[in-house]
Amino acid sequence: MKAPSDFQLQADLRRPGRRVTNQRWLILEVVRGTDSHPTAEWVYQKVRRRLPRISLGTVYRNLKLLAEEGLIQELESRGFGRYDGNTARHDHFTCQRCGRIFDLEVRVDPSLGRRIGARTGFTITHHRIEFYGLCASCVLAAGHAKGGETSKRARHRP
Amino acid sequence: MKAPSDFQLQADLRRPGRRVTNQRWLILEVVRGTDSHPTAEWVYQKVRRRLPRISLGTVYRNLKLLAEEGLIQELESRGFGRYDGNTARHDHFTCQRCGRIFDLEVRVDPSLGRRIGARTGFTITHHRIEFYGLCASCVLAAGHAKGGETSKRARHRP
DNA sequence: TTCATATTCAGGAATGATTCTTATTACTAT
DNA sequence: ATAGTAATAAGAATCATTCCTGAATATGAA
Ligand SMILES: [Mn+2]
Ligand SMILES: [Mn+2]
Ligand SMILES: [Zn+2]
Ligand SMILES: [Zn+2]
Repeated sequence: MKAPSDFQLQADLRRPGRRVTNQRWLILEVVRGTDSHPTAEWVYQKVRRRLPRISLGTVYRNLKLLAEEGLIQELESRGFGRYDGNTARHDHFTCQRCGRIFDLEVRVDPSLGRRIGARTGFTITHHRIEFYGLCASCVLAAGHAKGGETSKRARHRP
Repeated sequence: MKAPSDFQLQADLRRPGRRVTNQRWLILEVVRGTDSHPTAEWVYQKVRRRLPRISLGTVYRNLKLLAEEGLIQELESRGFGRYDGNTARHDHFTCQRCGRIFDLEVRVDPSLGRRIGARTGFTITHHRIEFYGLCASCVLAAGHAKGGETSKRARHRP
């Protein structure tokens, strides 16, 4: 499973009745160019630097379209949507203090879906594992701030 | 891990500066009385039959409060929140055709969090596994409707 | 190249779930 | 009974997202 080349992406994106506009291409590049699992708003701000006239609606429309094409993936998160340029199967860790989402390097047993499917009667196509807790830097920060609510860092929202 | 008695729930709910109103109690009973992982709106409609003057805002406020007390749990779902009266650790299967969420009877290795935590440097407090695919009845229905988009059943939204 | 057509765009209005505000009501403890 | 606190109903406000419009633009055939 290797990263698709730009050429490959062009091919996936260029299909009858579908254009590759700068807006669309740039949005794809921005999402692929970060591992921060950004929100639509974050992508919008990033893309705006190069295409100042782009509208937020265009960002939303294209993020959805790119996810349907399978070129990016949409994460299941509470409140607002987040996107992931890494389409390889991988799991996530969410820090409950700073809100950041990290990719897990270690791979959890990929046959889990098949095993559970066989045992339950459900036809399982895929599964998702999310871990929650504190990231390394938040463990430190939480240690310092013993006894005070004051130093709770503002939550990230990439 | 056994179901808490009503007495125990009363104790958890009754703490300094916190009352047990009929609204609150009834909302808890409704969520505990179903395994359908209902939305706030569904709970509202159910509670309304017994307390016709209750407001939707009250339902939202109490669902959140009950989740904070640990008497119910809030699920991570896209678009709108769902609640679960079963606070025991268990996993879920979501049918992508009818939208229903089922409890998994089989328990997936509960030491997963500890194992991954040790390997990644994250301090993991808990994790969540969600399976996706088709439930038994939707597999049947999808089989019948070969070649036609027409018979897609309307999505449940308890 | 020119033309016809379909796609995409920007901008802004609309939607829908959730939270917030406020005046009123219901408990609880004295 | 009284005072003080917590919770409520009703509805306004918020926020992310989707939808709608008319204009702009890419594409492919002639
Ligand atoms: Mn990722
Ligand atoms: Mn459940
Ligand atoms: Zn953190
Ligand atoms: Zn189903």
